[in-house]
Amino acid sequence: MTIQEAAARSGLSAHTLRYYERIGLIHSVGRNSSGHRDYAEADLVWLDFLTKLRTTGMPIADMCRYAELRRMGRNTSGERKEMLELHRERVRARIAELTQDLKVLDQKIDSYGGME
Amino acid sequence: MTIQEAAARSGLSAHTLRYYERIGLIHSVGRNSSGHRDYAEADLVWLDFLTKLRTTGMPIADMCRYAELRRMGRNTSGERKEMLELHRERVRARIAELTQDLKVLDQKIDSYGGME
DNA sequence: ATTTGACTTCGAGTGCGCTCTAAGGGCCAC
DNA sequence: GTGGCCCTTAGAGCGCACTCGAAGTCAAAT
Repeated sequence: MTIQEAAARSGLSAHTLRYYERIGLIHSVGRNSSGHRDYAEADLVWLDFLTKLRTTGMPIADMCRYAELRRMGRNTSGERKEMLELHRERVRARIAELTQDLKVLDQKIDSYGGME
Repeated sequence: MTIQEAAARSGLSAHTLRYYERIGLIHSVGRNSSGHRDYAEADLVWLDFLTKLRTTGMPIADMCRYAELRRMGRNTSGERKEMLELHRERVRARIAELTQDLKVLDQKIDSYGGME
């Protein structure tokens, strides 16, 4: 799969895909005979997961650490799980915060009274 | 109230308070006899609301627009309400997205199996 | 054969939201 | 009156996560 196809399917730009590879988030994407990137299905699955981490607010540096552990193999799964558990707590806290703020927003909107 | 007190009470830094004033987010903070800022209770209430908008992800530019409308008086309340309603939808969407992503995270963590 | 266009690397540039610095002023304690 | 500290303004600098540009390669289309 070309970088453009991978971009379309992952929702990231080709620029971002190259950037992610450069910083070590994506490891060893295949190259075809002319040196162009050739993405596999497994790369797409990994990209989807990375995207979930990003949209939930994990910093790139942490994602790099996670990617590094993943490359190091099976015996790092404990640490990886810990990272995800910690991140999950942050996401839960963020949802809680947003939910609280939403209430304030509702009140503020109500205070503007009924006007169409 | 001095800028340091206002910073402590609002949770923003003195630097950020000056910055917010410079870009028009906070209008006409009082000055004492030596030219130092002298915050009023009303400023704190406004800062708290601004902070809610920020933590819920409203861009600074939009906050400036809201602040501008507020300065323009009562007849802009319709537009202000619209802005908040639009923002509320974005916050709701964000909560929904995070909630979905949280499920994926839960599954991923489960897939690591029981390891303490 | 040459033009077109997408690809490559890698360093530089961008936008956002602060955050800090420089240069100077005012007030209080000693 | 002088040292220390906090304040002022205006502008520069920073960290993050991209995003773009330059220079060059390669393959298919005309």
